[in-house]
Amino acid sequence: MNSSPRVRFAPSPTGYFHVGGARTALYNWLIARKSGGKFILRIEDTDEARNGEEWVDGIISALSWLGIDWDEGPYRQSERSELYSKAVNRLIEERKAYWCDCKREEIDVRAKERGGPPGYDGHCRNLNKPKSPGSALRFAISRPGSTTVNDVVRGEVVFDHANLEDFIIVKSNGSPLFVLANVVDDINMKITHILRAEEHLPTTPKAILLFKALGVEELPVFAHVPVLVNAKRQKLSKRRDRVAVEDYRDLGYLAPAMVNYLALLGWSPGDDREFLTLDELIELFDLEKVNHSPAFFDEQKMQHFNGVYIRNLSDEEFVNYCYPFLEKCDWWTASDDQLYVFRAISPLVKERVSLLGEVPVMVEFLFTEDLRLPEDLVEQVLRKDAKAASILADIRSIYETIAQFSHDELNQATRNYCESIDTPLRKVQAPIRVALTGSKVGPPLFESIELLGRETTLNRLEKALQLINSR
RNA sequence: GGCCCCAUCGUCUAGAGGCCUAGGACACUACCCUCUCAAGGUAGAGACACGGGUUCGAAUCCCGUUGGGGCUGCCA
Repeated sequence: MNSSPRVRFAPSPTGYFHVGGARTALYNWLIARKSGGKFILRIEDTDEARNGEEWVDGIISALSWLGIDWDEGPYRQSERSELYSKAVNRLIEERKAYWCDCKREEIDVRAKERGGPPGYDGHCRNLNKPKSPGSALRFAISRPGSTTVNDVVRGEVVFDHANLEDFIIVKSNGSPLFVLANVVDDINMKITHILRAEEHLPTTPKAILLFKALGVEELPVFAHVPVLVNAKRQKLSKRRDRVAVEDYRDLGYLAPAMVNYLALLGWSPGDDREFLTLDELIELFDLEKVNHSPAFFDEQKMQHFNGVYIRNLSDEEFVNYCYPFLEKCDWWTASDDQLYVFRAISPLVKERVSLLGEVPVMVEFLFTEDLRLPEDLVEQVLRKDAKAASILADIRSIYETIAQFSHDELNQATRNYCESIDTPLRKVQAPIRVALTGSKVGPPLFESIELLGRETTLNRLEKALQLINSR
């Protein structure tokens, strides 16, 4: 490997930034950081019709959120057209490219007539046609011949030129096609390692031919990493799969958890370790150890990773990460009182969520004025259980008179009560929990009751009793 | 169709000819712990796609088959 590699991530702003792109960016970034090289961000926006400025913002904010920073850029191909025309002029002068005004239909008809593979037949190659309004520039591929791609992860891949058509490098509207812009920029930016998704492998011989035609003697190192696939094992696409990085952020994933998980799709440190810090990733990542086969993007496993990362947060960090999610709730006022209560319950919540987005629903009962009990739970836990009414009534009078409204005392008093009626606590807690929190699951009960306070607790018990009797 | 890539539990993977009775993780099942739910602990089920070679010996090397994927655009 070159002593100071220059790598680039070159997304096109044509849709949400998805996790596959994030992983490619990450791998590039890891190589740069590992070797003291440079990571360059380049926006490939040569196709005006499909670009959107909002997608550029999305790419930038997603990369920033993930902690993938760049040393140069973002460059934009749309601002570098002089570079491309210079290269184009050179290719034309050296007769390595020619103008072609064949229409797609004509090409298809000719292909059909001659049988065999579809594609352009080189019709205009020796016709010396001048540039005209409808013409596009094609690259003249040497024939016969073959081009070998020397790929770090794939090995040597040979492409026979017989299977390569004279491809277009400049559209009839004058803008360059991505292969051309790509190669010109890679030369100009002195890119040493081209690491991209496997889907680009078939166009690599074209790129190599262009590198050579433009006078490059030492080609960059190529590495094509396997694509990420959906459950049907198709390449992840922003159109059919909902996999935008920002969606995961909004769901409550922690960036380091996502980065950690992404790094492991297609690569492993070679042992059983799975939880790796960024520094460890930088140290251990090795292109030679990248897998060859596509990896399924498994949200379930990523969520598990996220849970582990959340539990590893300090209580204070956890609270801070939760605020944006609380602020989306209409019951959240961020009053001193609410802040106090949330801080108090948060360590118990931290152990119970795997997404930050799960936090509000778990604590809502502590903050809403009038708690609504779901009808099915009222039926199932309160009415169907013959003992529920008496338990709630008894507990209400116990809690009314308890000296210290602390979780220890509540716990003790409740346990004493359980003993007196010869019923296990696990049975007794169910109706209390539903009456007080509106849910069968949640943070530990007595801590919750303490934070609810005596008044609210007694009121809710009373309300639940009325509900039972009101049938 | 043509070209190219790929192939270990359902999933992500370890595996560089003997360390493999194929290891770990997610998910799943059971049990333990337990005030619910999580977390944690223990156990369990679960894979080398198939067929030929090469070799004393193959998950590992070669060939073929099958299967999957990608590309085949005046998209990137």
